[in-house]
Amino acid sequence: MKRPTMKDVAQAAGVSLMTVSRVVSQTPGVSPDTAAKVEQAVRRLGYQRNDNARNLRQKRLGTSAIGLVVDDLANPFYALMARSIEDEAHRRGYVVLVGSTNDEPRRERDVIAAFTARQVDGLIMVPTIGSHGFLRTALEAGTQVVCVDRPAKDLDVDTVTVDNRDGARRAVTHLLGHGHTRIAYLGDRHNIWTQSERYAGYQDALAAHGLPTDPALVRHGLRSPVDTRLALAALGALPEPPTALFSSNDLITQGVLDGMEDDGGPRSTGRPAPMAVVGFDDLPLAKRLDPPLTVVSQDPVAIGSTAANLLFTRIAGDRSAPRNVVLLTRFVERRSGERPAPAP
Amino acid sequence: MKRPTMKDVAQAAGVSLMTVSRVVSQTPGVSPDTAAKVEQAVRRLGYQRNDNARNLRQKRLGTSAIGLVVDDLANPFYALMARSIEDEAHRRGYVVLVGSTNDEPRRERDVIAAFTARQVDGLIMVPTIGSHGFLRTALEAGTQVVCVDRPAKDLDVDTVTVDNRDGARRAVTHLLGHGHTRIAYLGDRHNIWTQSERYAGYQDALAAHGLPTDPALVRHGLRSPVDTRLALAALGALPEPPTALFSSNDLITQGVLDGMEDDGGPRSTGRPAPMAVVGFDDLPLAKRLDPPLTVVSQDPVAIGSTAANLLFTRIAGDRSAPRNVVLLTRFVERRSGERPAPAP
DNA sequence: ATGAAAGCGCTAACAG
DNA sequence: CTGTTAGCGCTTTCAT
Repeated sequence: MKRPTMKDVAQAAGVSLMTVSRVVSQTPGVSPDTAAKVEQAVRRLGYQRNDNARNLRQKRLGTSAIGLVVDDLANPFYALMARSIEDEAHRRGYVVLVGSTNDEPRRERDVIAAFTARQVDGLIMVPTIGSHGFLRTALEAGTQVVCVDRPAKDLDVDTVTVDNRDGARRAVTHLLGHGHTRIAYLGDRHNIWTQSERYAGYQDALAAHGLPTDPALVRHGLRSPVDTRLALAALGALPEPPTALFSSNDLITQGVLDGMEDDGGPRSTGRPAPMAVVGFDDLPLAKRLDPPLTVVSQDPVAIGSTAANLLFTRIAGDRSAPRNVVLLTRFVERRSGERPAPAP
Repeated sequence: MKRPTMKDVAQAAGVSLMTVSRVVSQTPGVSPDTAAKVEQAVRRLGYQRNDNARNLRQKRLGTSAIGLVVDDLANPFYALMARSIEDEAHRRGYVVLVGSTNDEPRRERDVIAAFTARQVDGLIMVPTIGSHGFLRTALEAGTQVVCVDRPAKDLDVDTVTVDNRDGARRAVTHLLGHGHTRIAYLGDRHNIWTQSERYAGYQDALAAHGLPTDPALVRHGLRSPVDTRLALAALGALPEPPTALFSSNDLITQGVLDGMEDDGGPRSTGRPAPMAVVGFDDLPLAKRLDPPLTVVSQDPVAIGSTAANLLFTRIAGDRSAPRNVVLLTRFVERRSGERPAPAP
């Protein structure tokens, strides 16, 4: 009923505990005969080594566990990233502990504390806006850390991000190229790094065309589809409504699409949407929409594997200066950005 | 540079190691004065308790870790489920180890072995088609197990599934109700439990309308969008092609939508799809398609939290007979299933 | 090739 | 209230 230990196996096989240890951990120096005896006892008792106890004693190899801390594991972007990290970890014989912060610094701290208390060898994290001073101890103790998706302001560690600003700039430039001059910006909280970067890209593009940023056309802090629909309605009620729109993440894009449907009244399905739109982040059925949705897309799998590789290099002993890897976005031109600006 | 231990803290605070243990683990029976001294030393050294060592000694409370083993963490369905399980775990102070099996029994075994070797208190798993005898040992040792999404044939444990058969039946009945008699079935490998259940539901519906199952209209084993497009093309080339189609999972539905676009030639965007279709699993933008996609939807969040609750009840000591929870699907009627059957 | 002893970091069970 | 002794399950080190 109880979990057998090496002692039990030793007794069953008529050898010393140490011999069992050698066999179970594949250490050379055991005669084939005794090894066979031990292996049989192992099978008979259904013995499995307790790796926690093992790691306690033998800290040379660490715990072969890493922690992954993301905003929200249910977000397809992070889910893809997580899978790719998990694959890399699995290949190397590591397990991964996973936790969502929900963008709450408090929860982030709890999750990370729970992970480091279990002696993870490394941490891949999507940092919240909070402070990360509490990580200094872990860092000094040798826990390797890599930030993904956004940098942690107060943490000098390897970081993997994409060029959000450039991506947004290209998106808005595309809209500009189709004659739009009143382009709305719909974004999540501005204090999220990716969002402020994308907003900067939006402004870059306007400025490059000699256009000012009209505060009436920019809406930050959209956290849900509902927020977005409200913002959209407000935009539509403006004396001079925008003719195009840049949406700063997938959730907002969803809200935009839903909101536009409302404008059409009953049976508006299939009617052209009233504005040109380009969104940050691709959506699974984007190309099947009417019109097909033009987006700036990131590659979460590449981001994840890059981060994992950095982390495992660190775990393997690399102590060089922190690296900052910036991946590029891909501009996927479909048709939703091509709707021409109406004549003035 | 090294990680401080209780011994270090004890020395720094001028007390015994045991006193530190009491303070750190909030055990009553320490004078406020000494507690303060200890706490200060803890802060000064940046001490954090090693929970692995702790769990080794104090096994009364287990390790407060559970394992989650899914097919593919990147699949939005499992990602949502994982998040919901993680939330339940977090609420209770548990961490979660996560692993994808990729539907390979070999990898499933590896992942589970790695988890049990680390003494997880419980396991929530989406079982592969493989055998699960290797779990017997863990079960006897007291590891609690809950199956999700599909049952493990050779494992008598709590299981949470949805009524796949009923869901499929309703979907196909809907198609039948619109006059279709040649309804195709597109599914993944038939030996996956959910798939055979859905196929059974498809047959149920046909039988209830006195219709035979035409083998030419059923395609199993579709593992990718490419497979699906091929199957779709073959179906279209039939002497008597189907007029409607039931797709047995979200991936296949994607392939179907893409495949239909091809049929239309260049610039077919927005053209009505040639067949009525209903799919199992909802898709994020399903309602924005033209026509909006009718689906059978499951609630991964509910599935996850149900499984988590079962697991934690077991971990808390419940030893009653294994439960089998079957959740219902929701039929989301939009328009893609309403395309009428053409006159003969 | 095998085993005995010590100890990883912590807590249970007793002392004082 | 505080400290001492043992020992969780395993590996290291050193004998034999």
